[in-house]
Amino acid sequence: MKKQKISDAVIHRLPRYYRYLDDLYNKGVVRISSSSLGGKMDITASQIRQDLSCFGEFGQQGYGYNVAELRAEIGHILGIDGGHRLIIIGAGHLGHALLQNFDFAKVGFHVDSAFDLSPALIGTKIHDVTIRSMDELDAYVKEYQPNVAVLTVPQNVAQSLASKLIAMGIRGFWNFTNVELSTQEPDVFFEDVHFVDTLLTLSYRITRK
Amino acid sequence: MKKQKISDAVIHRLPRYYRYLDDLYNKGVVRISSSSLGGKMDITASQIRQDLSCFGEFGQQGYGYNVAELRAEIGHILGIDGGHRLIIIGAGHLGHALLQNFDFAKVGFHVDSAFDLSPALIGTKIHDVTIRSMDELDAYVKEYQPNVAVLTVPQNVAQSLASKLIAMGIRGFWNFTNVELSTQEPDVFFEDVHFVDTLLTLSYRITRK
DNA sequence: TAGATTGTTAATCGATTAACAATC
DNA sequence: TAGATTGTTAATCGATTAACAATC
Repeated sequence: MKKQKISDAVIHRLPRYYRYLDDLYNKGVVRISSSSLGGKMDITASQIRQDLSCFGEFGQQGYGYNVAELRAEIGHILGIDGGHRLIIIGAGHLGHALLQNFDFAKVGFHVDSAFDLSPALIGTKIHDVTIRSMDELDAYVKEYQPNVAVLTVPQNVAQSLASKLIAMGIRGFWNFTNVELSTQEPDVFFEDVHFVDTLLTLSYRITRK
Repeated sequence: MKKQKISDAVIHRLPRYYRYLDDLYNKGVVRISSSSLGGKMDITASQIRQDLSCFGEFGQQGYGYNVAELRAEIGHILGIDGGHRLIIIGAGHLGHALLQNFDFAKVGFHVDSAFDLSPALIGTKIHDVTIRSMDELDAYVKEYQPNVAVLTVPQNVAQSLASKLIAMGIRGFWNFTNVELSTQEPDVFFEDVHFVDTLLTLSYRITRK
């Protein structure tokens, strides 16, 4: 039975399900039961079945789940086939690292272009992505209408840049600036990556034994 | 009343409390009540008071909390004054980005050294941190005994490297490799940074409006 | 068919919120 | 003192786990 309101707890487990299923898929595993998947992921079989039941019925009694199928279903739920197009703003080391190591295509994102201020970078290509001047940003976004922006820019320009991009139609931000962004606009989403939070969690754990 | 078992939900909110308090502190704010902090953070005052009560009594009736004091207390809880010493393994773009942009000192970590295979990098310094050859890793760790390692290395070497480092006494891993690491050793902690999870969460949100 | 495993309902557990006496 | 706000207990809400009929 599909649920209308999906809790954050469930949403945050979906990418992890996807990673595990993708891994099984790549290993050629054909079927898996909730209990054996739960064993691998260190969660209960009940939780997996409950989570999945929010979105539909993907298994078969006595058999379990077809790995390829469930992987595709969860991918679909996550919007991997949504044809997202993104731009990367800031091609410093972090932007560079993402362009070079992160497999955007694998999770359904096409990297349209990257932008930077540095003359040394403008015009170069990283992994087939051209780095353009920030001066071209407005015209580019207006013409090509990407829907997601990755922000790896200095803190002091983050909010004004975001506001401008929202006005031009960007709907999602993968935000590495450590500034909490905001907008009046509905249906705009910010996903903040706070490196410091995970390091502090680690610090907490090693500190109290 | 101090609690013995702190839930993950509470632990994961602590770094965010710290960020907000640090921000207030830097702005010169002297005192704050749970309700006004809750307003800023978009959580209830009750939750803040409940969370803090796990660790002690830091406020004063009729006044609220002294910002500098509470910031210091939470920093202490998080182990910011634990004198952690870390090494960065892999000085590619991501390692480089961390060395260049991430303020380790601010959260109580001293970066002892970085290691890489690339001859072009070995011997150079980034932000006062010397990049050494991977050949020196063993001897270095044995001699200087850092307690945390940042892993920004290729997936295929991640687990064996981790096992080796654990055997030499490393107790915490800030793991950017997207490989889930494991060990038999108790009191070793892994904090995995899965970039893809946050991007997929963003994808989910922009996909269903 | 018999065994396995699902989807779902019910029970439990834990986390969040509300309320309030204590007190600065 | 009066008002504000804490720390904590109790109430509520939601998430996780257990149980089981349905069925492949």
